[in-house]
Amino acid sequence: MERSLLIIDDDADLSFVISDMLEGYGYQVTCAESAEEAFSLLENKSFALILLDINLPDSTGFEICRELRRVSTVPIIFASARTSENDRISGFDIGGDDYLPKPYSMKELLSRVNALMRRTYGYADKETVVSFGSVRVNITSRTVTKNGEAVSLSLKEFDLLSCLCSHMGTALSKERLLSEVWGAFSAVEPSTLAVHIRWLREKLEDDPAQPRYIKTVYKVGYILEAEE
Amino acid sequence: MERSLLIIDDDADLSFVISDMLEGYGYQVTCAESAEEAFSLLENKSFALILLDINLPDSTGFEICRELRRVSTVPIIFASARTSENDRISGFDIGGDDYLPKPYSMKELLSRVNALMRRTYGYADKETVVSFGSVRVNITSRTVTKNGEAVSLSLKEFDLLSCLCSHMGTALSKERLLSEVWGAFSAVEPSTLAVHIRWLREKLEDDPAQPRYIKTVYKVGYILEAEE
DNA sequence: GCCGCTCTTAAAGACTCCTTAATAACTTTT
DNA sequence: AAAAGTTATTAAGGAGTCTTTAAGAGCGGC
Repeated sequence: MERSLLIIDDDADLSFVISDMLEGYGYQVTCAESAEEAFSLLENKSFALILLDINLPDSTGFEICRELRRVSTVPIIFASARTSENDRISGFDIGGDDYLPKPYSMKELLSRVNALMRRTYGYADKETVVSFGSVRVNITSRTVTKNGEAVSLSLKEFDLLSCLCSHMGTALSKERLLSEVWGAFSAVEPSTLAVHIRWLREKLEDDPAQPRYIKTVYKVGYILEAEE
Repeated sequence: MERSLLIIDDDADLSFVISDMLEGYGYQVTCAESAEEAFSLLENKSFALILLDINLPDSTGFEICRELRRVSTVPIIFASARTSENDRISGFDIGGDDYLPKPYSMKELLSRVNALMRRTYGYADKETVVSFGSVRVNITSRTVTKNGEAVSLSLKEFDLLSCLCSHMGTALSKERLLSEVWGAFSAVEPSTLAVHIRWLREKLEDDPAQPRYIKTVYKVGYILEAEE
C-alpha cells in the first residue's frame, strides 16, 4: 500500500514509460488497460494513489471515479487528452483531486503525484522506533516506554539516548557524545555526561550499577548494546 | 478557521471578484495585496486554504510558500499568469498543492478549491471522536464531555485540544501549537499558550495541578497522553 | 452603554533540569 | 598489590522554565 500506484490507461506504451519513471522514484506501479481489469485489481489490493485516464475502451475514468468514491477516498489524478474546462470541472466535482491534460511531461506528473501524496499521507511525520530489551524509544514523538509504561526523560537525557540509539552497537567517544548533545563548541565537563548516563541507566536499566544495555567503554566512551 | 480563505494577489479588482464568488459558496475570504500585508494577517489568524499569486510587489508567491512551509501545512494553490512548466513544477516542489494558470474561470477555481478542501479536511461527514480517561472529544461537532456531562470550551481552547488530540501520544512543541492554533506567524506570547493549557486542565483534569493527560514536556511543549 | 465572555499579557512563585564538585569505586599498569 | 588514571555516584546551587493569578483589552449581545 505504502507507495503503490495504480495507472488506468488503455495506452499500454505510455503506461509503461510512466511506470518506469515512477518506479525510479520509489513508487510501486501497477497498470490496468481497462475498467474491468482495474476493478479486479481493486478488489484484491488497495493503492495509495490512482492515475486515471478518462477515455477507456469499456467505460470512462469519470465512471470509475464515481464508483470508487462510493467506498473510498483514495487520491485520484485524472489524465486526459480531453482538455476542455468542462471536463476538468467534472473531474473535480465527482471527486478527483487533480487533472492533468495530456500530453504532460514526466517531471510535471512526478511533481503532482508527489504533491498529492504529501498532502494525503505526507505531513504526518513517519515514526522512527528503536528498541532494546523491554525499552522502546520513539525518536519521532520523543517518547520512551519500558515494559509498556511511559518513561519520562528530560531534554538532554533524551538527546543523549537518541544519539546512542542511532548508533546502536557502536561505541561513541565522550567527545562525540558531548558535541552531539551539547553542541560542537560547548564547554561542559565530562562529568556532566557521566551524570546523564547515570540517570539514563536509573530509568532504563533493571540494575543501574550493572548495566546490560548502556555500557561503558573504558577510556573511550559509551555504547548501546543490542540484545545479547 | 473552518472555511476561511486567504487570497494574496496585488490585483485588488480580481481578488474582489473572486472573493465575492467564493463567499457565495460559503467561504469567508480575506484578501492581501502584498507579502507584507499577508504576513501581518497570518500573525493573527489561521486560514483553511491560501490562494497565492506568484508576482507580488514586494516578494514572490514562491517565497511566501517557502516561509509558510517552515511552520505550517496549510493547503496552498498557486495562481499565476506565469504558465511555464518550470513555474508549475517549482510551485509543487516547494510545497504547493495546486497550480492554476491565469486567466482561469471562476468555476474552475471553485472546483479546485472545493477539491483541495475535501482532500485536506474531509471526507468528513463521518464523526471523529477521541477519548482519554472519562473525556470524550468530538472533533466534528466540536463538543466535549466529561463523565457524560457537556464541557463548554472556548474557540481557542477547543482548537488547542483538537490539535493535541489529533497527535495523541506525541509531544507537540510550543511553536507547533502556536502556529496551528494562532496562525502560522502568530506573534502571541508563549505565556498565552500556558494560560490556555491551564484552562483546559481546569476543565478536563481531575486535579489540574497534577495532570494525568495534558502533560508538560519540559523545554519542548505539551503532550496528550493516552491511558496509562 | 453596560455587562459578560474570551483572549492576551505581565509578574511572582514553584518547580525542573543542568551543571559542578567531591568522594567512592573501579580498571589498568607497573 | 599498589599506584595512577578513569568512571560512578551523590547532593547541592543556580539558571531557566512553567504555573498560576489577576488585570486589562476587545468584542458582541442585551
